[in-house]
Amino acid sequence: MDNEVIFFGTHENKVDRKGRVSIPSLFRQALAQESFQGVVVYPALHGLGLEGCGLSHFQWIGRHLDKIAPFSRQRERLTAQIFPKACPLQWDGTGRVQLPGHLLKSAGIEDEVYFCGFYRVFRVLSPTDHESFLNSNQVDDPETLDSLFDSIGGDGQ
Amino acid sequence: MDNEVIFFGTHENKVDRKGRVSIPSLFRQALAQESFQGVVVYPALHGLGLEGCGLSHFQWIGRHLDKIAPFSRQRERLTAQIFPKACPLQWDGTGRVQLPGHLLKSAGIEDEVYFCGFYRVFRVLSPTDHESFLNSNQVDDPETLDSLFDSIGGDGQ
DNA sequence: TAAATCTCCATGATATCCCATGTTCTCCCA
DNA sequence: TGGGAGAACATGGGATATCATGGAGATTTA
Repeated sequence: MDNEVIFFGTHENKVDRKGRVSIPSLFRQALAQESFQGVVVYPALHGLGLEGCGLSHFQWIGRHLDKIAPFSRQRERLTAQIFPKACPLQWDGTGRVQLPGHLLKSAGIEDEVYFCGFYRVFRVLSPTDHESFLNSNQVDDPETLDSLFDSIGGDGQ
Repeated sequence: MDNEVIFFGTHENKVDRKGRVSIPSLFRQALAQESFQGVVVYPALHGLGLEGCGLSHFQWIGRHLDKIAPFSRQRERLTAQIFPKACPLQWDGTGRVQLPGHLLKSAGIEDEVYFCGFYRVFRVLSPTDHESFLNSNQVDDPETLDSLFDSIGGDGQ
């Protein structure tokens, strides 16, 4: 699939006094073919900061919820984790969105953010969270790394 | 398969003041039929320097990630190893890309690099890393070499 | 009416494009 | 087999476009 949405790289951007922040150009390019020209942002499910993605991937997350029994407690709790705090944010002519105050606050973001590409989603992190993120995911031990990759397995391509 | 992407050989190129470097012509030829006319580069998962490949091979890596439960910690760690530091780099009319500063730095590359074909991927190494790379993979002992090749097995071809 | 939001424009930094140059490699013919 | 013409390639520098960002003014909302 050529037009697959993948988020690459780490991008450091500023949040101005009005709460505006540029979505990295590379991320906007990845989402260029989406019908909704914007991102959906919500508190990261586990881990630090915020998470974001295109609308279609957010809908894909929703379809995972659809697999859970409709009136179960589990479904309610999962739904409550994501949807009440999620915001669809359409970018303006210069590629900026305005992050809502409650998201800025919950992620401890002030005037600087890191956008981290994370395959089908991206993370939005304050400088301090970004640093702990790097540390917590750093795998220095070759054996641990191997076992991580072994868990994927090969299929001969 | 004729249009299989395989990277051959070792190519020594210069990095100019702007961080630009020519992708070896042979590598570009290998990727000629890809829809994305460029490479994806990221720190080598184990070993020295950087690793690169075409977009479709990178997507193939992604599809392995897709097999892991979507919100699991394991998937998060694997994703964190690759994507925040990966860059899709489209080459220009003369076949050059601009290597981002953080990749140059993490690989200790200054003004000279070695591109090493490595089957479906390639390595990008500083001169010193290239030398240790050669040494560390050198197998002088015939028995070790034999057992390496024995591990491949045959398919009757 | 005040506050918040949105649109538009200006600016500096950065990355990209375009053309020029020297070198190497390939091809062709003697 | 050797030499010369031409093409392909790697590389340098200047011009141009893009991007992130700040601020002014218009519009909307409470």
